[in-house]
Formats: sequence, C-alpha cells, structure tokens
Amino acid sequence: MALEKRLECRFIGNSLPTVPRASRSPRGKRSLKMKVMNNQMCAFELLATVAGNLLQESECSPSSSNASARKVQSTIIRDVQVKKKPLKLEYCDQRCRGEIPYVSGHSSRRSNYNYTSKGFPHGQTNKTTIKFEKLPMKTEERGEIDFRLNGIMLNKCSKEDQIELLDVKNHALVGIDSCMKASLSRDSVHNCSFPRCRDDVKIVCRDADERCSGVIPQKSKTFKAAPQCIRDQRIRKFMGPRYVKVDTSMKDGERSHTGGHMKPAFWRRKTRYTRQRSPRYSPFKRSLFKQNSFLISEQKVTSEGNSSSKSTNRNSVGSASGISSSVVGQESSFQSGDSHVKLSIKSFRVPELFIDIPETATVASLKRSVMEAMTAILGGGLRIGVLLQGKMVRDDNRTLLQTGICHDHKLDGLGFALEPNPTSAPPPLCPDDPLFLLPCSTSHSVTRYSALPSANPAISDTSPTLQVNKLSNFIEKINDPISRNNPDSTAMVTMSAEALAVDHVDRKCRQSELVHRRIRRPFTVSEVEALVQAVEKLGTGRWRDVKLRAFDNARHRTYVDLKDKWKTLVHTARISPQQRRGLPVPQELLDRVLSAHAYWSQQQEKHQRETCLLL
DNA sequence: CTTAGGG
DNA sequence: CCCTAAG
Repeated sequence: MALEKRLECRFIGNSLPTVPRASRSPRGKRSLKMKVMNNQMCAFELLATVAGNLLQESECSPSSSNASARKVQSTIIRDVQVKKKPLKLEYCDQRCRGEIPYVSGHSSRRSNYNYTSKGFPHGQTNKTTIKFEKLPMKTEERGEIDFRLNGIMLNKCSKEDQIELLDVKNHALVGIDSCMKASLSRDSVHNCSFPRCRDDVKIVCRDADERCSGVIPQKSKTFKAAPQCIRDQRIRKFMGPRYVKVDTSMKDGERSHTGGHMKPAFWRRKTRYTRQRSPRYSPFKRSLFKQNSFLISEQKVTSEGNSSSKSTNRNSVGSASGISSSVVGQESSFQSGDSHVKLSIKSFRVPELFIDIPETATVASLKRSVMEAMTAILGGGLRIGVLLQGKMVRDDNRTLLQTGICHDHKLDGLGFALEPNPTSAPPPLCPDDPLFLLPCSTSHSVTRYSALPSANPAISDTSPTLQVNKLSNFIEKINDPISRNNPDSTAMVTMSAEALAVDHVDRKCRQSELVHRRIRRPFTVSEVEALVQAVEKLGTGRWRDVKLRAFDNARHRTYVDLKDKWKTLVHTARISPQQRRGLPVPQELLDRVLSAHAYWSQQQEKHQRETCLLL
C-alpha cells in the first residue's frame, strides 16, 4: 500500500543558479516541496522526483518565461553538471525512518558521476543526505531523460511523457556497484518528460516481488524489466566483496610482508571503487589497450532465416581486459519482430604470452612452456565478457534488445572478452599483470604463470632480484638511484618483487574491476631514507624537487607519492611502535622525520610571519 | 603542472 | 594510493 507523504528537499548552497531567482531564497537556499507516494523511496526515485519538480518549477516559473522552454531545461542540467559545489539534498521525513537502507552509508564515485549518500538504515535518524556531484553532461538528442544504474535504465521519460522507474529499489545500492548516469537531452524540453505543472509527483511502489517501481502517472507505460534480473541481484549480493577493499581487505597477517605501515585513518576506506584514471598513472593501461584490440563483425539473421545473408564483415576495434575475440559474421535483413542475432566467434586471441626460456632449452620444452602458460591463463576459470562500444556489458539479465545487440543497432562495437573468473581459484592473468612475467614463486605462494622450465637450475634458482631484473623489459623498470651503490639495494629490489606479489594478491581481490588502480608499492627502507634525506635538505613544500633529487629515476614514485609518503611517515613517527605495521622503518629515520618536519614547519611559519609583516 | 589536503 | 581545488 503506497503511503503518501510529503517531502521537503532543501538545496544547500547556491547550487542551483538555473533556478529562477524569484524562487530562490536570499541565502541561495531554496526549498522544494513535493509529495511522493512511496514509503520506500530510494535515492533514484528521489532524484527523479526532484528533477521532475525542478523542471516543473523552472518551466512554470514566470521568470523563465522569456527563455524558451528548451533553454530552460538544458540549462538546468548543464548547471547541475558544471557546478563545482555539490548539490546536497536533504531528505527528511519523520515517517521514513529506516526505510532507506540502500542509500545508507555507501558512496559511489565514478569519473563522470558522483553520488554519495549517508544515512542510517536502522532508524536512528530520519534524515538521509544525498549528495550529487558532477552530473555528466551527456546530451543525447533523443528527447529523453533517463537515469541509469549499472547501465540499467531506471527510468525513462520519453516524448510521450512516459516515465519508467524500473526496479529502482534493488539497484539502488548505489554505493557498491553503481554507475549511474543521468542524461537529459535538449529536445526533451518541449516534450518535457517529467510531468510539469503538477503538484505532486507520485512514485508508486508496486511491490509484489519486492521490486519497487515508481511510476509517474499520466500515460505511464511500464517497461518490462527482466524479471529475475532484479530478484537475483539482491542487495546483499552487491554488498559482498565484489568491490573488494584493496588495501584493507587483507588481514594484517596476510600482508605483513608488504611493508606497509599502518595507515592513518584517512587511508582506510571502507570500500574502494575504481575509476578511470589518467593515463600517466596507469603504466600498464596503455599496453593493455594496445594488446587487446580485436576485430569483430557480426552476423545477424532473422528468426527463420539462416545466414542467407550477405557478409558485411565490418570491423571495429575494441579492447578488453582479458583475452579478446575475433568475431566474424554476416548481417542480414531484419524484421522488427523476433530477430535473432547470430554471431560466429572465430577465435579468441591470446593477447600476449611471455615465455622466459633459456637458449639451451629444447623445442619440446618450449612447447611445454607455451602450453603451461596457456593453461595458466585458460585453466584459471574464465567467464565471458561482452563489450558494446568498448563498454563492458555488466548486466547479464538484460536482453540483447535492451542492451542494443539487435538488428536495428550497429553491432560494430560488439566484442567478447575472456575475463578472469572471480570464483575460480587460480586467477587468470590480465596481460598487463606484472606477475604474468614473474618466473618465480617467491615466499608468497604466487601462482606461476610464466613458462619456466624448472629443469634449468640456472634460472629456477635465481633470486628474486635476478628474476625481477630479468623481467625489467616487461615490468616497469626498477631503476632507482638509491639502489645503486647501496647495500640495501638487494633488499629493495626483492621488496619490489614482493610488492608485485602483493599486488598480485590485490589484483586477485579486485579481479572484477576492470579499471586498474595503480599498483601498490610499499616504500622500502632505502627509499624512505632517500626521502628523508631529500626533505631534510629541501623542506616539505618542494615535492617536485624532492622527486627530482632523490627519485628521478623511480618512475613509479610521483611527487605526490612522495608527499603522501612523508605524510604517512610523520604519522608513523608519531604513533607508538606497537601501532606501526608493515615493514618497520628504523627509529632513527623516524626521528629524523620528526625533526625535519618540525624544522620545516617552523621555517614555514617564519616565512609566513615575514610575509605578513611585509603586507 | 604543482602543491596541499581530505579521503 | 586517489582525488581535486587552487595557484
């Protein structure tokens, strides 16, 4: 039974410049009152409702009468997208206690859309704060507004003023796996998809099978959601270790060898999300994309037609994190009814296989090696990923039609990829995985993927140092100036090997993530030493110089890294030794950290005082 | 691009 | 280690 309630959304900050001045309060805050019919309102419904009301308001507003409707609406969206300060929605209702569990305590951040919400699922409070940042500017000339989560259309407002809020509830676990996109086309203005000039926006919860669909009345047409889709994707499921905490996921013991210090609180995140990152931070990304481009074309036939069609063999380039496919097919005429999509996958191409084998090895052992390497990749349990226009199609429950793999869409961008199967024990490697090349099993049971004939003692007995050095062609070169002429260098390189191993474990944890986080490389003692020395000399505000001075050849250490490391070093130095974890930093170094920090802080203060006096 | 600082 | 505002 739907419960009608009144909501008040307060917009905090002057984040809505588009809203006609008349309706804005002097302080830049304004209220938006609306009625909703739902006792289980979720974030997206709220969003949709708010958006609807906003559109409604601005379009009905006298002050916007000069502007064409088109302009008004597009302005709204643009401003929401562009504004720097987050738009905060406070959702208050006495009766909603504990009824919004899925917007509680999670946050999702993607490069193009940020959404955070805080709330208290257990009824401690009746307030949920939802914060939207940076709505992407994705203007699609489609005359629609849609909100998507995980690529699933949450609602869709078509030209006929139809709105669907599909299964919002179960997908509203925004924090975990959501990539919500909101897009609004300019054309939708005239056909304002959201109902205007209405006092209430009703969001009805027809909740037969726990699915929550909000339907805004009028000629609402309901989209058929893939039935089991929602049921299967229960919230709990999402809450599992799908996005595994990278650093905090492992118990201390598990990563005691990593050399990481106990992190300050700010470093410990409940959940970590990956996102697209700038190339300079992804040393392996580029090669990944290069390696995995694939050719694909598709074949489509109608339900009754066998591939009687002519081949078009369109090629397109895509990329995947795994092994990619080559699909060749044909395209035929189509019927709007019950078309089939027929794909013939000719082959899966293994992107790259690194074999490290001595010259003295026999051809037979080479074959074995290749076989082993192949088996290592393929035997790990794979699943198929489907890519469309370069994007991984995540929702298995959507139909091909819904996904866009159908006759009236271009299939140019269709691709398949072999992905690591998270449930499977030996993780297949991403081709960019450094450990892919690591021919040793270090003290940490690293699965061996390289083809290394164990019969050859010259290689199998190599130390991690040697192995890593041998692999320097493939992994980022370990080329740290400190390691030269430094008794600690061996340890350092070894540490790097361990770091790689650790990183492997990390990767294992986040196999499902397609976007790559930079690998974690704990600072070695000698690195710390070099850092301390440089900071002692240069101070704490010149990280670029520190980098140039002490880490010029350590590509993987950016000046931001150094600054961060200093920050953690100071923190480490201040806490008791018992609280420290990871590779212990000699107390002497920590003392130097503290004194250098004190000294340069003092200098900074002095400098500031001087500049103040001058002014 | 760098720095600074929160997460 | 990530992100980003600000310079």
